[in-house]
Amino acid sequence: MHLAFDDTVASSVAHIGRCSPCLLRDLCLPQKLPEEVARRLAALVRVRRTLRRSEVLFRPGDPLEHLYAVHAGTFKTVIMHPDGREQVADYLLPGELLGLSGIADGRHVSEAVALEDSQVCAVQYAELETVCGQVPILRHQLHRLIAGGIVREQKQVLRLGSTRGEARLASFLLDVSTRLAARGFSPQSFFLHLTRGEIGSFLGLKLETVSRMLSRMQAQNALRVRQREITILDAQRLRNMAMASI
Amino acid sequence: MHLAFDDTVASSVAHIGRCSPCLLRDLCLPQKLPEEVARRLAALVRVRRTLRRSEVLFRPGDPLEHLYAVHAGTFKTVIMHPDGREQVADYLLPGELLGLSGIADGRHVSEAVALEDSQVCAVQYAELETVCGQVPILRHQLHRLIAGGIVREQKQVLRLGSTRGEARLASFLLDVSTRLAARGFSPQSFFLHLTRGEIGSFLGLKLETVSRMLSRMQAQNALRVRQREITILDAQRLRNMAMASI
DNA sequence: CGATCTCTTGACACTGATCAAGATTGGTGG
DNA sequence: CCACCAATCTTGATCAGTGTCAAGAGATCG
Repeated sequence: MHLAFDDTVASSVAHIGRCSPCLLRDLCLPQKLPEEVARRLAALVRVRRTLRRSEVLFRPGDPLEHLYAVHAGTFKTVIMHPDGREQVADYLLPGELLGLSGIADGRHVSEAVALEDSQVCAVQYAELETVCGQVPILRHQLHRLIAGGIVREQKQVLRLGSTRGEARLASFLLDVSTRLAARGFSPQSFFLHLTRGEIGSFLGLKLETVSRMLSRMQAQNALRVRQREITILDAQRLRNMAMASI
Repeated sequence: MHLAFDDTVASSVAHIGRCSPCLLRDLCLPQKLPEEVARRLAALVRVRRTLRRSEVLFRPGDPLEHLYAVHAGTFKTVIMHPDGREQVADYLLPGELLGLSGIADGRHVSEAVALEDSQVCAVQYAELETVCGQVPILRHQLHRLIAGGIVREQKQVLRLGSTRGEARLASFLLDVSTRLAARGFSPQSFFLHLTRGEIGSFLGLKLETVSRMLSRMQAQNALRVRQREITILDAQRLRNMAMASI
């Protein structure tokens, strides 16, 4: 079963600007590598795939064939509890990686869904592992990338460990803002392509609570909320909310 | 700065029984490997270190020199919020791994503390990375180990995503029970070497709430609680509690 | 055998879930 | 282009679950 990929393979030069904030850049971008390795690497990456809103990139149980970097758009990942309930486990922005957890046993464990029309860069994992065997620097980078996934999850564990719901929501908004800034987008004003229910699932809250909290933050002039567009008006106030341990 | 390690290096044969449920076993135990690789590998692992209760194995900021497997005893890891609050991030049983998240940028991000007198097996990470470059199977195993850390954290994210505190606690108790069983210990009766406050920190609850919930579960004959010794009397009932989304 | 840390339990306050009713938005077909 | 339908969001009233504060009972360790 082969998925449809865009047949255009981006040229090395054309996308450096856009790729430079990407977490795959240390694997993708030209480095001083042996000629042959560089060619194999180039063949591995830069394969694009386009997805429509709500289209699924991979599902639990799918064999791990590729790792993905979000090139444009946004994704959520969803994990299922043993009893069947679903939970939003992550919210991915351009430049961030999808599929790392599937390395653990060769099969994806979550479902990845595009939240808007999006593009991903795909890397064949088995091949990547082989090439990395030959190039110590790449090997090291790959380990860093995978371990970065642990750190990312740990941040969410930390966030969810706050007993106060408002702290979790404020922390999440600030996190998205920071990550957008790191990718060259505006940290002030952005779209959260998640429904209130999905935000709640991600943060251990009910959708009504998320809605109320956003309304309240707006009433306090910490945010401006228009549908799914968030404008951060008072980041310091949000930081205080994120800290409040009561 | 060199830490004190036990000078005894376990013989290959003596510990296979004890090592076989360990997550490092695929790196440690004899496989059909080239003679020289096997020797280098043997030199890497099986270095033991003994820690007293409340002794610190590594702290945030420490350079990553070793990965560790808990050989005996238990550990907690603690992460600090940006504002200085501390949170218990993990609870480690024999056979489980410590330090993986430090691979991401070469420095540990959490603090690892022995909760009782304990022993760890240490593996020099830089050397391990080198050896793995030469042996595809080991390389693959290492990737699986690191990615396993993502899956482990994801489970905790899932647990913390339950809005109901009782569900989080029940799920945690069942998880510890299952992991103990996988390591050859009794899943029925075990010591939780965490204070009520640490359990609460780990699960996003206050210590009084943890105490009350344990008392209530005992009153319902789902558990027997004696100080820190937990006996699971009705696992099915706990599973129901873990599911109840309310 | 104090001194200290940890745990349990009670009373009360407050956060967030639940249930319910509308309002708003977005998409689709006439 | 408009009308309608479905999905999403907002807001209110109420209640259950947890946090907070406080007091005292156990445990543990020099």
